Amino acid sequence: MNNRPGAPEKPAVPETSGSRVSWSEGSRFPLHRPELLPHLERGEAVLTQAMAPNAKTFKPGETIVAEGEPHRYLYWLRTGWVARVRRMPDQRTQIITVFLPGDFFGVKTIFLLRQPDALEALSSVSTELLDYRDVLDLVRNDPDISMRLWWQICEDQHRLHRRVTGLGRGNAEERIAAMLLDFRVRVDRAGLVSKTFRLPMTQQHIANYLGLTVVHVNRVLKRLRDAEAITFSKGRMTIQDLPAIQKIAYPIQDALDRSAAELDEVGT
Amino acid sequence: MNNRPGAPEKPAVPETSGSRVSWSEGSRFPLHRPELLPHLERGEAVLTQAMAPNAKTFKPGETIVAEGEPHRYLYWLRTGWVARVRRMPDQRTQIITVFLPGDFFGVKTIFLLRQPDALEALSSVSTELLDYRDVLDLVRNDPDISMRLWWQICEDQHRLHRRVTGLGRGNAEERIAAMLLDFRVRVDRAGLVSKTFRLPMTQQHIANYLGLTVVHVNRVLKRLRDAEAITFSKGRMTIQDLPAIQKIAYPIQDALDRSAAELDEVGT
DNA sequence: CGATATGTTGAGACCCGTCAATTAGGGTGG
DNA sequence: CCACCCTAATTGACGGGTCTCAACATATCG
Repeated sequence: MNNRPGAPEKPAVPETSGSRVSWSEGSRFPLHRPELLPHLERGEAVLTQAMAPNAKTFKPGETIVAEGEPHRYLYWLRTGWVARVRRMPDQRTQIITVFLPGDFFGVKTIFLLRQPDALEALSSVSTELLDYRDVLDLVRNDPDISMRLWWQICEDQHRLHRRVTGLGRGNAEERIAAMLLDFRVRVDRAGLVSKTFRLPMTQQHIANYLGLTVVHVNRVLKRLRDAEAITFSKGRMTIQDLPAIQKIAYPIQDALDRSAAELDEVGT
Repeated sequence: MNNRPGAPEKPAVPETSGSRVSWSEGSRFPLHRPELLPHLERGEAVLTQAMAPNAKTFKPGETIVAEGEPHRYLYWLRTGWVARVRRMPDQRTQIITVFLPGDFFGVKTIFLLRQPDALEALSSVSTELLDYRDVLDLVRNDPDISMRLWWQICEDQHRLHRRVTGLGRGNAEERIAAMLLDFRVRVDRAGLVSKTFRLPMTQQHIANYLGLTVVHVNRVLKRLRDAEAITFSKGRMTIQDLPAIQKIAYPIQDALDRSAAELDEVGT
């Protein structure tokens, strides 16, 4: 798995996964410097083309990279959800972040020999991967690829800033509402956002993600359901009363979240 | 402020700030892929040389970049502490992260027109800065510079992972102990870590950093002081009983934190 | 049709927040 | 050097949000 494609000439943008839209559409990355979009788009095209030969899939619950294990691959998530999980010596568990299709993960692999948290599949997952040394070669020869990965970490970082704010200052209801709105927008980056989306997390996962207990998550979800703000079953979540959820999440959201909320909405 | 130094030839590594040590020493960046260190070191040298002409200082409490304000500079922190602060509409405040001398901040500026949080000086601060377009030029022409900034975001991200874990799963005592150990190591990257260090944060700052209230921070600090684990006054913090603090913080630390704790220790 | 994981609900305890008052510290002008 | 001011630190009483423990219900799966 050490194919070194060199730095291909600017290719015609190849077909990416199913419903992905061009970055240039603007809907995918609001508030970013527009002059960089073509570079990012091309970087992604070249990089994913280099990754394409190396696919790997995982079953729900499966560990992709174990905690503390030396690893050397950059992953591109094609389908499914992936969690970055940190377990404390006394069994407390924190889901630090969740990756959705289209994300690159394991970018830090380039610098770090190993990391203190695991990467686990929340659902059936399909990925493409590339040895970090190949990534380094690509990055050194093609600034656009460097830029695309760089942008990925910046995006992750921005999300972490929101998480720190939510965990530090939000109550349970606010954290849950903000999480729902975040996933709602992210599950479909094509611009059309549905009231209903697949949420492949148990309430235990949600608790570990939000820094709460299962019991309390369940109570708050029940409260929201009794208020007819949401419904859910079998891994599907429906936001029935979007304004209500937005009102709850409002205080711990930032300008980007709120502008994302204005995306078109389509029926179930 | 749009000087474009181009991509200088590999310079002899210029003198960096006072007590900084070479990255190659190993003490500064444990657990990183060693083969990258020379590149990072050279990237930093070239980048900071390009920034040197543009210095700017700030007084304690002063806003460096206001929330939502379009900004265009990459900053290098020479002396002092800087906080990234997010204020919610109802006055709740979260300090997302703290930058210490040697850090670059505002790296995301390259991609984002504006950001939802402010950058504020916690103490007297001196910085050097560079227009993001100049940074882009440098990055495109010199992979080492790209790598150095990339590494900075990765380091920030790693820190944010710890913050999410601490805020999500740590109690007040654990958060405070982990914070003290983190700052203790970071204030002096030269490898020799003192029991006493300057901590230019009020208890209100600490509360905003840890997602607590001033009152509760004060109570926990008092408890630690009564237990003769720490002492503090006038912006100086002394860890009297390091093993006790380490024991408290242990559950929410990761392997990197714990290995950092093994650094040499010198007297006050 | 059991077996196991996941979801649901109640009772009580505890950590931390809120409100409010007081003390200490650092700076300034007289 | 003292009076004054303003911020930061400190302490108490009380309430509430979340956790713990425990039981039960429901869903999922071979």
